[in-house]
Amino acid sequence: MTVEEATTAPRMKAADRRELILEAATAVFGAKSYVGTTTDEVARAAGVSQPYVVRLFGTKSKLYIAVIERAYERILGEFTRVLPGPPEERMKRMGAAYAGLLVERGMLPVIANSTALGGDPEIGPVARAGFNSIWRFVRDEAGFTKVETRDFMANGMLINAIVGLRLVGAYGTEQSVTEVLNACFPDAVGVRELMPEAGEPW
Amino acid sequence: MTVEEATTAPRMKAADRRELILEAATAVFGAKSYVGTTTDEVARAAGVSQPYVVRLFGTKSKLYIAVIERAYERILGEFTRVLPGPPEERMKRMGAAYAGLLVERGMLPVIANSTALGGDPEIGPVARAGFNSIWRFVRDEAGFTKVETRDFMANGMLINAIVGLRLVGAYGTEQSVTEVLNACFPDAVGVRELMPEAGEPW
DNA sequence: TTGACATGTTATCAGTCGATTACTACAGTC
DNA sequence: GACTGTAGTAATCGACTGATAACATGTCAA
Repeated sequence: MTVEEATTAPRMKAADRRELILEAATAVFGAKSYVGTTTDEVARAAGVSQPYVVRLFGTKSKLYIAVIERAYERILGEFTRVLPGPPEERMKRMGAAYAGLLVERGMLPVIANSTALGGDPEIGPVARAGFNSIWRFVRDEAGFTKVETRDFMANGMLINAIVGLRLVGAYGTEQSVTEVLNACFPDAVGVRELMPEAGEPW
Repeated sequence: MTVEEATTAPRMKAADRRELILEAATAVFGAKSYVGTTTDEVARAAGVSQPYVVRLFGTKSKLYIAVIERAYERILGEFTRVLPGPPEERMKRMGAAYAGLLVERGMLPVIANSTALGGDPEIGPVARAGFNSIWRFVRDEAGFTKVETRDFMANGMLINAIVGLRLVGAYGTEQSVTEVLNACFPDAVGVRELMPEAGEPW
């Protein structure tokens, strides 16, 4: 288990426990995808029993939906935070804000994985809604042009792929990875250290 | 089952059966992701028994690896095919070639899903190798600049996300989907009809 | 034609996972 | 200081899944 493991579960308000579980679930779902993650792994990562996770969220899919919604809200929050300031650097700030979410374990991988679940009758609508909320924000709130919006979103998807592929953990050890990274993060220096390792986190 | 189902399995050369299973597996894996797909579903889609699928490929992960490798080879093949011609339209041709692979069921979804499996010790290296092979081709064979290469790959990832989210099947039924599509496929008309439906394919 | 290998199936198992049930213990309050 | 609702666990179950074993049938060279 790569995700940190809580030791015990002393009494706590249900709302706080919910948030704690959501954070743990984000890390685990992000590392192992939706189907690949068991409710028991989430429970152990959060330091509670497996049945309690199920009882708090109803079903595994409802838990995952809560995780997705929280992740998209988090991204929108970051974008909103860096919105003020010189418009000509706005895209750069927002891109940095997105890449900065790499420090929050599972956040970007969860987003990335959610874009593959459109076919699920329960999760699909939520994933689409999240993606659309980002698109709309970039378009309307940030005021990007059509092409800028598309390119911004496209680069976000590329970052997702790089994270998901663990291209950074393999930095220097596999061919042409260097090129990929230099092309995508020409000036963002500290980003590489924030990425998950290639070996274990599965 | 959304994927077409063969009726029986008359005698066939193992190599041909392998290819037939790979094609069926691409469709199923593409629709339901790696972990979400059972070897039995692949078997039924290919019209053979589940144990035979396992025996032909050894394990489920080896089958999936074969599917990924085949998919990346297919993409490289298409890119190679459209390479000759006026260089100034090269990127457009390659983009169209990529989008054209939408007709081959599961091909693009499999690629998209593979970019989330970098953490798997078996599949990760194969997924990275495939991604790198595309990157290298675009960079070296097609002769794109660094920025062009990144943008081309990024747009590919965006297409993957759009397909994975079933944004096209939801065309007109959910908010802002129209914007997304118009921004991404300004002139590619027939593409929308080629995309999987939003409802069932899960 | 016969034997030997290749193609394929049926039956089955051991492990896993989400969910349910029944139970325990703590905290506030009247 | 009992009463009541909330927080949490242990035990367990039915369904599923990848893999194995044993068996059946077709094909082809000598």
